[in-house]
Amino acid sequence: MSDSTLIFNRLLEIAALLQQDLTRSFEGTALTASRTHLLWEVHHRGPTTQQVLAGALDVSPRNITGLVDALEAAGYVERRPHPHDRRAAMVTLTDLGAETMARMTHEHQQIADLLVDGLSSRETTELGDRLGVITDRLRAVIIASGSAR
Amino acid sequence: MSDSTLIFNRLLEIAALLQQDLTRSFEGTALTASRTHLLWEVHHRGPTTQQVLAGALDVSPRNITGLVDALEAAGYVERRPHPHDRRAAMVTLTDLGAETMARMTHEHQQIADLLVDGLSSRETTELGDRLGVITDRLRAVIIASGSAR
DNA sequence: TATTGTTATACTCTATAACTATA
DNA sequence: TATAGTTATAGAGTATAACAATA
Repeated sequence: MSDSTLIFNRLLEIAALLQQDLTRSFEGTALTASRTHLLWEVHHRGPTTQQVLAGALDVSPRNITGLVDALEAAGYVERRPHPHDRRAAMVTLTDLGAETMARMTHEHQQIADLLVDGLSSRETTELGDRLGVITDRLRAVIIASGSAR
Repeated sequence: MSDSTLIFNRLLEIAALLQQDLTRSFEGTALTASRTHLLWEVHHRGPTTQQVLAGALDVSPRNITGLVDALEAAGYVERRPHPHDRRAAMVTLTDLGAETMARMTHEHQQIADLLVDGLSSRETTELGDRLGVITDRLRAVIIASGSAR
C-alpha cells in the first residue's frame, strides 16, 4: 500500500471515528448530528429563516421543517414571527439551546486539545498547514466532479 | 481560535467533504455508503455470513438483511448456501460486484495520490505518523466514553 | 408571479422484538 | 437451548411534488 493510500485511509478512519463519537455523545438526548448542525448554524448566525438554514445545511426546505419541529418539541429552538415577512419564521435559540451550544463549544475545544496534545507548536502548525492543503484539494475535487455532471 | 481547534475543525471539514464526495459518486447507481461498506468487507473477506457482516459493520443483523437484499437485487452479490450450516447464507460477490470493487480500489488509490500529491516523501511519512497519533487518541476517547456508560 | 413553509409520499439506514428453521 | 436470518414495527434523515399563504 502506498504512503498516500495510508494517509487517506487514516483520514477515512478519523472521519468514521469522529462520526461514531458524535453519535454516541447524543445518546439519551433528543439531539442528533443533523439537529445539532442546525443548532450550530443558528448559534453562529442568530435568528435565521428556514430558507437560509436549508442553504446552510445544503438540504431541502422540507427537511428543515422536520429538524426544526424536533428541536422545537425538545425545547432547543422557537419559531418566532419574522418582523417584515409574514410567510417566514425566525428560528431562534431558547435558553436551553443557547446553554447547550455554549457547553458544546467548550467540549469541542477540549477534545481538540486532547487530540493534538503532545505535538510541539511548530509541529502543530505544520500539521494544520498540510491538512489545509488536503482540505483544499478535496474541495476542488468535489467541485470538479459536481460540474462534470 | 487555538491551533488545536483549527486542526480539529480541519479534520471535521475533511470528514464532511469525504462523505459528500462519496455520496455524490454513487448518484445514479444502486450503491450507497452503507451498501458499499458491506461490499468492501465481502471483497476483503471472501464469502461471508450475515452474522459476521453485522459484526464488521457494527450494525444489527436485521440491517444486514436489508443491505444484502438491495445489493442482491442490483446484482452485486448473491446469497449462496453455507456448506455446513443450512441456517446461514454466504454473501458472495458476483462478477459485477468484483469488477466494481476492483474499480473502486483503483479510484481509491488515485484520489489518495491526488490529495497527498506535492508533499515530499519525508513530509508524507510525518503526516501519516501524526495522523496515526490522532487516530489512536480518538479511538481511546471513544473507548473511554463507551465504558463510562 | 415568485417565495416561504407545510402536507403528502417515498426511500434509505438504523433499532428492537418476535418468529422460523436449523444446530 | 442457542444461533442465523427474517418479518413486523418504528424513528430519523433525506428527496420531490403539490399546495397555502404571503410578497
